[in-house]
Amino acid sequence: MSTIRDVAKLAGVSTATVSRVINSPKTVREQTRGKVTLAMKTCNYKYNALARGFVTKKSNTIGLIIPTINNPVFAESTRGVQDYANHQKIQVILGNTYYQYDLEESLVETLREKQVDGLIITTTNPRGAILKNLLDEGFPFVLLYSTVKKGPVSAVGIDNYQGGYRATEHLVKLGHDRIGMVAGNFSRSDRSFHRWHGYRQCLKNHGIPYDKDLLAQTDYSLTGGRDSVKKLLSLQNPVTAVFCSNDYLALGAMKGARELGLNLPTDLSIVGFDDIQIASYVIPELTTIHQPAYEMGKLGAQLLFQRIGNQSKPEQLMLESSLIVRESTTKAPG
Amino acid sequence: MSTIRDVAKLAGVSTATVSRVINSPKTVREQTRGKVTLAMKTCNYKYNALARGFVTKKSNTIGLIIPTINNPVFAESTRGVQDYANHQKIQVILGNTYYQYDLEESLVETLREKQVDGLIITTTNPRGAILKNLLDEGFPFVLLYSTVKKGPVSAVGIDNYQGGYRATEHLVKLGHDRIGMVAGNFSRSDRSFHRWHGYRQCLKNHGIPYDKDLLAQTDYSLTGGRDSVKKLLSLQNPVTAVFCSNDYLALGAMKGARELGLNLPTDLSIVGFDDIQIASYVIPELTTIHQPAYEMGKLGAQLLFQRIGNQSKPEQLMLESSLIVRESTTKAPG
DNA sequence: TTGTAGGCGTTATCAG
DNA sequence: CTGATAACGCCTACAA
Repeated sequence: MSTIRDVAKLAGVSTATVSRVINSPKTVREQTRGKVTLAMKTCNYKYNALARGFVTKKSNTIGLIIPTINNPVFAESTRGVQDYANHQKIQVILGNTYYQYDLEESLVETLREKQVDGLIITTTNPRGAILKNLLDEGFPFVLLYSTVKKGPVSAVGIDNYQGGYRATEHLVKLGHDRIGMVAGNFSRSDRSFHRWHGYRQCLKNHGIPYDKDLLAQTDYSLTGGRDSVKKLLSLQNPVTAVFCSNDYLALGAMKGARELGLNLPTDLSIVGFDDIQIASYVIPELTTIHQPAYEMGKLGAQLLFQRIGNQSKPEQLMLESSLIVRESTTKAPG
Repeated sequence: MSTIRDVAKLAGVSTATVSRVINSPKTVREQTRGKVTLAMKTCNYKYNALARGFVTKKSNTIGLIIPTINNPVFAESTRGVQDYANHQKIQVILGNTYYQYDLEESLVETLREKQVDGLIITTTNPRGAILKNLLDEGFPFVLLYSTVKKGPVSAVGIDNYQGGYRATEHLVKLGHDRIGMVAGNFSRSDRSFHRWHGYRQCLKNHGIPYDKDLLAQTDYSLTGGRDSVKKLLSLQNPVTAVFCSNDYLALGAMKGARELGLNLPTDLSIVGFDDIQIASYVIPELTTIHQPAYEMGKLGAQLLFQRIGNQSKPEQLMLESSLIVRESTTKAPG
């Protein structure tokens, strides 16, 4: 593999000049540039970005840490950061935590060793030591799908409380009063927790007593959604509606309800969260809270680059979410 | 940021020794090791993997190039390679081609500049110059979702022809003879092309004349599937069944059919390809060709590492696919 | 506009 | 078992 030095020798110039035609071509005379370019061709020179990163202390690489790429909502935001990053000639290393704190921790460490210029994290715990360390050491990062609204960390997210509230309110207005919630484990996602708060407060505001048996916490999977809804449906006084803390769970819930022989939405109203693409492609089409995932990824990347570049102040971007009413919810029976 | 040198000074040893405790701890006396470990702690030493890669000429990073992370089947295989790679302390940089050859080309170049140790590619064109160059230069790579069955390149895939054949055969046996195909553009995926071949041959073997109007090529999207099926359904002599070259398209087709007021599966049988997770969560549950995506990713990574390590011969792994009959297909009407 | 030379953090080769 | 020291490929003052 030929280096800048081989090229320099072949072109009869110094390595500095070769470096210049690579990094700031206009600063070298056209004729010289021609010689160099030719020399690069003839010795099949391949630029070594690793070596560059080593000296400039910028790897032009960022790390993206998400729960799991299997959930389409994360695929979408991932695409957002990728598109934005690649556009600036930055590459992204992807890692899944599977909602596990220790995996998140080791990922952060490995990526930092790899000298990523910054990190975009959908964290399992906004108050954990991982983020605190990052902050203390002044390492650039931004939180995605964040619930934090202020403080010293950059973040982009939506108002999960509000989302949960709106989802529940929609159900209440439809006349439901046995409204369950299928939630991803609070200990592994505070988004889910905030959504539950919204759910609970909405119930309260409408004079519906909170029944803790109507909350099913589960892991973030299709099967989790399916099994949980079955639990809520086999109570002595079963639910007539459920709010699922994400669409993925909601899809599972649909299946669970069907397996119990229910008709959707007449026997059970379901509202999800995220508005993943297929939400409008299932039957019945899923009523859900829309979250601008692609945009979020893009903005997250943008925010990160700002922080990496100049020392812009940390800021929290709260994007708009909205209720999308489709077919999976209907009036309460009776 | 403290370096190996700071640690060495603090511990009163040479940099070589520090390097040793990092890379082969057992080769240094326990007492010395203790001193060094302590010193690392007190000066908050952070290992620089970039510098290491620079000298060892191994970045411990691989590139993974896929069409788009939005399609769940690619998310699944991506997870397969990630899991396998991370387990060996290798990171993966992800890039989307969006089925565009030129994007694939620039991705390959960028990733090589970044000194990835190898590449896993779901290519837009197995006969293009990109792969040829890689091959000529002896750069390690393996093809995923590959259609190539022999030759000098490592690859893992399934028999797409067979898959297409089986999907179609299932429909034929159900009594259908107006069987359409909604296919991803052949020019951007030869997998789709091979599946079409299977479809066509199956028709032929069963004495059903091939009608080119029943083939709709489209882009790989939900809307593409939806619009294409509408086209096939509004022919003077419309189809009673469609084979979609992937589940994503099939989901779109389901929606398209419904928008035309059809009942599924009675009015239209649909079979997909991939068996993405949600295929069994939609209504009607999708009949499809199962493809072991996670496994494929895992094996691809394994194959790549073998090639990077010792100079093992290139090999092609052909995995089993199978027809999964669910609810979206039924007997031909009449 | 171009060249010289030092250095980035780590590993590897040789001695000791 | 440990220490010196020369790379690795590139960038960047500083000089010319």
